[in-house]
Amino acid sequence: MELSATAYVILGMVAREPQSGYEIKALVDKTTRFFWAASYGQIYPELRRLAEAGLVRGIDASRGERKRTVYEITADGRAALEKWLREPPRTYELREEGLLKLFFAGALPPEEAVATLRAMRDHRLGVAEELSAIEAKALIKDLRGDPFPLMVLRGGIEFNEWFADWCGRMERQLLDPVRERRSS
Amino acid sequence: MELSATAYVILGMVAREPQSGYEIKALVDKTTRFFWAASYGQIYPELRRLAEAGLVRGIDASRGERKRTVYEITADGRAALEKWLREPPRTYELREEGLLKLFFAGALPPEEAVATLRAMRDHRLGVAEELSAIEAKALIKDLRGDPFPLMVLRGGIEFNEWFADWCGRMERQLLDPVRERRSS
DNA sequence: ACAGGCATGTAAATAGTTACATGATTCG
DNA sequence: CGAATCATGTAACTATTTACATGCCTGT
Repeated sequence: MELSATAYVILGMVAREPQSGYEIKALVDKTTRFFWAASYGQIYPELRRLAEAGLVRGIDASRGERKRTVYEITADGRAALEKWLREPPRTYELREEGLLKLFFAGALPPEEAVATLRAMRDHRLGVAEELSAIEAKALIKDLRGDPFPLMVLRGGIEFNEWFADWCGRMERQLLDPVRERRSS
Repeated sequence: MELSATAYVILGMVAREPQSGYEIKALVDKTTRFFWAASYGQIYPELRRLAEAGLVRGIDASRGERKRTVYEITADGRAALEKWLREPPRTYELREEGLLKLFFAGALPPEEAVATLRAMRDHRLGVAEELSAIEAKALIKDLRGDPFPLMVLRGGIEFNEWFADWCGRMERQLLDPVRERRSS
């Protein structure tokens, strides 16, 4: 059975401990959203499909009158998750709209093309800062023995900083034709 | 009027010179596909919509019996493209399935988690090589005065190399607990 | 009382992929 | 002749976002 990457996000989240749909969404927004987001419109229908396929099991966890269902992973679900984790990644595409704009920046006058790079740089620095704020909070709690979430978060920070730096270098290259001639 | 990013890809491609749908697809596959891909199922319907909106104009360019339409950008189309190019980027998400697997790698025994990083590294080195092959070809022809396509391509190569290096560093960190303790 | 967070869900729209169908032309 | 490439397109499916509807519970 073919599962979407979003299905594996859900499976991975409930594999740690049982979660409600609402909690999964909150977790995704705090953790994987910078490289894989998910909306309620995906999470709830997907939870139902996973339950029908026997990969998760819904458990009533109502609090008083407020109805609530948490989902736990089944043995089959864990097997499916581990199988997926063992397959090599094959992502080719990054989906970076900034690079798209830069690719076509020749359609603008040169000063404005430089502004594109500057905007990309500012944006990436902003994201790096946002992620750093999350890191600070993440360090305080909830990392009993699993180094990977923090590793990925730090990778995200480093990536955004690297990208911002690249934008800065490209900006200088555009503004300094001598250096450009030398390096090409 | 709101246009999708894919619509701007098409607009940007025909802004250089008039292209048929088939040529646009071939161009995208040679250039933007590592950060923004497009399929025939998007390109042909989108060309029709853009023509209806007056942003491109179809011109019959049949060769003998073989029907063929090339699209050229209109003044309105150029204005829409430039307006979009001037807006700051806002991409937050990267969609990297490898990072997703790494995030959940704690569900596997430690040796296999290391294998995830190794697979990511190999994959990124492979993509860097593919892009380098394209770069070699791109250098030969077709870059009259527009530095941006090559800049973006080189950025893609650098990114994949940076990412591969990061994977290598993370792998060593996992294999060397002393260093890990020091850095956290 | 009311704001804010908890909780579940759906409808509609948009976006994007895959697979197929059709047929011409070119090159070996 | 057959394969590859040129060329256009659609149907069906899958993925994803956005906006909305509903209602409970907690703290001020």
